[in-house]
Amino acid sequence: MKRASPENSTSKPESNGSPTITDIALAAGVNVATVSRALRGVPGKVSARRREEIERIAREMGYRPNALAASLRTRQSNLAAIIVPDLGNPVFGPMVQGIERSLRARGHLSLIVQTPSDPKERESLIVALASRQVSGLMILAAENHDPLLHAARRSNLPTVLVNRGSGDRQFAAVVNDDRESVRQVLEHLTGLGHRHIAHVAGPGTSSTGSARRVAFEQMARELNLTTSTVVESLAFTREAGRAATEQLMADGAPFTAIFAANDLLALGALDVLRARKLAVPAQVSLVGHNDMPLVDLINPPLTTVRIALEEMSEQAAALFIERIDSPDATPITRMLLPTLVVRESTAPPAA
DNA sequence: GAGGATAGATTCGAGCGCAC
DNA sequence: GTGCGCTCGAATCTATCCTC
Repeated sequence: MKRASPENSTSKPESNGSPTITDIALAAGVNVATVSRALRGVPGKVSARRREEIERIAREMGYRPNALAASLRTRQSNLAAIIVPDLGNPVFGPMVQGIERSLRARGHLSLIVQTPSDPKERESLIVALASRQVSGLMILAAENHDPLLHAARRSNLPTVLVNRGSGDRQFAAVVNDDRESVRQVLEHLTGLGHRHIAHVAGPGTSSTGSARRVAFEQMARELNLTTSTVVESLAFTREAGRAATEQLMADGAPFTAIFAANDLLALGALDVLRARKLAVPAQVSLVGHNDMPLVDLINPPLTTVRIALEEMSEQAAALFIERIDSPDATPITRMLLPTLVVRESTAPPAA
């Protein structure tokens, strides 16, 4: 059997200074395949003595495995792409942290990218991620009919939607039970005595925006809240919350409480109420959704619906691994129960 | 059982032949 | 000598097939 000779090690061109398994193979006088097996601990293929020798040489040479090169053969990068719609939105920080931590515990590193606003760029983003051999996609808060989803489907990459589903059940997803959110909010507000409740809805292009709106309208009917009103915002942002609340005021519908579809919309509503000298909660009660960081520190601290972020992150990571292991399995949606966090922005309506 | 040979994906740069 | 187009090797590690 032919052996590599250590004296040939000087003939190999220098790469970037880091030793490769070829360098170790030359130093140990064995084939690169033997080094690979020894360092990966493949059982029954390398003698214990040979393995120890190779490990010693690798240690002495300061060898670091090249994961990119390894992914060429295995077609597995163990790199998950987490696609976030808005890195500036405080609600996504803890979510990404949790997912990254859960994935790392399962042997995957994360690549975090922001969703481009241009639909064409969204498609090319997925193509670029696929060409970098990412092992799958975690898409946070995708929109209905989002080009990201079409591109993800075409890429055949294992994909998990987080916080919002696709509606058509073609993707695995972990979502909040929005109907339960609305039920808890309306139970709280009607319990305080409110009968005139306005809903600042999220954009209809998002599954959460439309789901919370539909649930609000249906439950308002069931509770006989005949004067309830809905105004739709254009985005889940503070600015959109301001605009929607101004619209609400302009419409002239009576209300003693506002339920905003997320906390940023609630902050926008609070801006408008303050500008119009309407006291919260003395004249208008205000409820948000998501319990994003710092809403407990605003004045007044915001009553809001807390989504089960930690569990959502953990379940999303687990689903992601399931999709990689069983790409042909039927995609499932896991729905998590929210909790209403009552703070100081809600009170009984003024007499 | 232990270990060698090789293909695989992709890009860059070196080397070569040719024309002008 | 310069520019262009083309070919080929090197770089990375591992799964698979093959040999001893």
